[in-house]
Formats: sequence, structure tokens, C-alpha cells
Amino acid sequence: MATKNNRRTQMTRLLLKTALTELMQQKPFTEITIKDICAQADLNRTTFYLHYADQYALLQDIEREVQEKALDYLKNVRPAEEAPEMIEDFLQYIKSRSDLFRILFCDAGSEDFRRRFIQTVMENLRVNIPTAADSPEEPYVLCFLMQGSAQIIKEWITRDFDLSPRELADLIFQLCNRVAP
Amino acid sequence: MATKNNRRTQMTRLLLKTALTELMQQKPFTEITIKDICAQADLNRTTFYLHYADQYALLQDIEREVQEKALDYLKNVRPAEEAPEMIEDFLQYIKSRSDLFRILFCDAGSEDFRRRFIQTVMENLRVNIPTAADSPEEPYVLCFLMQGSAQIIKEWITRDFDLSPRELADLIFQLCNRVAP
DNA sequence: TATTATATCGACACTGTGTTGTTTTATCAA
DNA sequence: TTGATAAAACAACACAGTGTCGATATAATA
Repeated sequence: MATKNNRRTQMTRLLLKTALTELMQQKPFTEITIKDICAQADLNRTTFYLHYADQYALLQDIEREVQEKALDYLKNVRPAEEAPEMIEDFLQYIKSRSDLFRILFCDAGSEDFRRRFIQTVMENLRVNIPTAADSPEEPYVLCFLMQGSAQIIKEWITRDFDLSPRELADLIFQLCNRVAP
Repeated sequence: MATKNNRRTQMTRLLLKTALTELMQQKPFTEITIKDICAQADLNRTTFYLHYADQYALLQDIEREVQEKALDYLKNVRPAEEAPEMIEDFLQYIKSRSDLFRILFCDAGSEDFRRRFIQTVMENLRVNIPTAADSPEEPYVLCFLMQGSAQIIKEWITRDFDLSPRELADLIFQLCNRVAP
């Protein structure tokens, strides 16, 4: 008997993911219909519903995949003083997958993904953030840093990587240290 | 003869704006249809099209109105050393219109409005930002500050104003000065 | 090769959209 | 107050996308 999750299924899902990313390079996600995706993937519309509930579920699947791969990059723990190097490696990865990040990170409506992404990165990096101090201002300083850093990376992608990963890593590290010494 | 832009038109537009803001307190903007808005406003759907092309145009109209009023608050120019006081007044205004800002500033999809809003505020405040220095890092520092500050205000609204406008104004001012001395 | 999961196909009712022509209502000015 | 006119309501239309269904064809695996 045939097993589930076979080659055919994997292929179909890959086709759907590819189709959506291709379309997102042409127009905003909110304007993309299921019909569009199926036409792009050359699949029957009924087939789409066998795998995903709607466009949002498909997008989430893409996002989950990218985030997992990005986190692999941060899992090899290093001493705290190597934080700039870790940020650098991480930025290098983003640059290498610029096609995807340009969509997931910079498009309108990408806010949630960006927030979750940076949140996870921050947790993994554990740079010198005053998590111990529990002043009433502390959560504000934290989200100032998080969103500021996210915006820098977004700007970097938009500007088509006009700084080297090393330069940007140093800048982010410096700014975070200035804010939370 | 009857003139254009009469009382009736103004009333209809007000009804539509009110209906949309009411609906946005119940569900995300992306799920709100023109049909919904007209039902909420108790207006015929055809009437909607006499005033706006779609939901987005209506939302933009609301946003424009709020932004205009907020900017009135910043137009009375004061010396640079009074920047914290100006920020404080501004935050006070946001708090007084929390119903609107909770929607326009904090909802998913509110990214564009938040960005434009903070951009305008920054231009009006002209706090100590190194606009003169044209190092390659300068635009990055600027958007770090802008998005970080925006996030702080968003967090403040979400946390239901757990700091006083004065405390938050001081915090924002301090953070900006630490980053761009 | 037989079995079974997966994809295709055609069709269906349903919802929201945008527009049109007509009628009714409200507003303003004489 | 009333007549002219702008604005709103109403009914109807074609159209596009959605979600689901049963039946059929295709492919992957054991």
C-alpha cells in the first residue's frame, strides 16, 4: 500500500510554495487569490484545498521553513564576546536568501513575521540586554531595541545590501550596547 | 440650487467612518467588506461608491484626519530644550484618542500608517538627530530610532498607558540621545 | 502488478464586487 | 414656501473568487 506524505505530496506542496513566492514578487500578498496560486503552479484548485486551508496557511508554511533554517544558524552557541560574529553570520544567511527575505521581511503585511523572527533571534543571541533589571521601563527598552534592529535589517535589504554583513553587525551591536549598557 | 459638499454628504461620510472604526474594534481590517461597512452604517452599498473607491480609501481618509489633528499639536514651535515637553503633549493627545490609535497604530496592517506618522512627527520635532553627518551608517541610525520609538508608543498603548505621558516622553528622549549623541 | 493515496475534472451554491438606470428624499436658494 | 438639484435608495445585472462534492484518472509503493 502507498504511504502518506509520499513524493507526490511533497512535490505538490513545493510547487504551491514556489508559486506563491513567485507571485509575491509581482504583487502584494493581499491581492493574491487561491486561483492565482493554482494557475501559477499549474495545479487544480481542488488540489490546493487538500493541503492548505487558504493563502495564509500556505504563507505560514513558507515562513516556518525559513525561520527554522535561520535558527539553525544561531544554535551553535559561542561565548558572549563573539556576538558580533554571530550577528554577522546570521546577516550573511539573510543575504544569501535575499529573494525570500525581501518578500517575508520587507513587504507590507510582513510585520508579524518580522516581529516573531527578531524575537526568536534576540532570545537566541542573548546579547547584553538588561533582562535582570525589572524597572517599569525595561520592557520598553527591549521593544525599542527589537523593533529598531528589525528595521535596520529591513532597511539593509531594501537598500540592496549597501553595507557588508560585518559592518552592519558591528553597527547593530554598537547601537544595542549604547541603549542598554 | 443646492451646493456640493452639503450637510448630507458630510453626514454620510461621518457615518461610514464611524462604521469602519466600530467594525475594526471587532475584527481585523482585512476581513471587513464594503457590505459590512454599509450594514453597520445603515446605508445602501451604492452610496458607499459615491464617496470612496474601496475600504482602503475610507481607512486612508480616517488616517489623514487623525494625522492632521495630531500635527496641529506639534506646530507651535518651541525651543529645542523643550523637546521632552513637546513629546509629552503629543503622547497626551494620543492617550486622549486611545480608541482611534489603538486601531490605527496597533492593529496588524497598521505598519504604513505608523511609519508615516512617526516620520512626520520626527520631522516636526527635529530632535538631536545627526542629519548633518552623512556617514554610510546615518540612514540606519535614523530608522533604528524611528521604528524603535514607534514601537515604544505602540507598546504603551497596548499596555494601556501604564506609564505617564511624562515618564514615557523622558524615556524616548533619553534613548534617542543615547543612540545619536 | 494490485492497491491505495493523490490529483484531476466538472459542477454546484454562495458571497462580495462594481456598475447602471430609475425613483425617492433632503437641501439650499430664490 | 417652493422649485431646482444634489444625494441617497432601490432593484437588477454580470462577474470573480470561494469552498465543497462525487466521480474519474494517475502515480507511487509494497
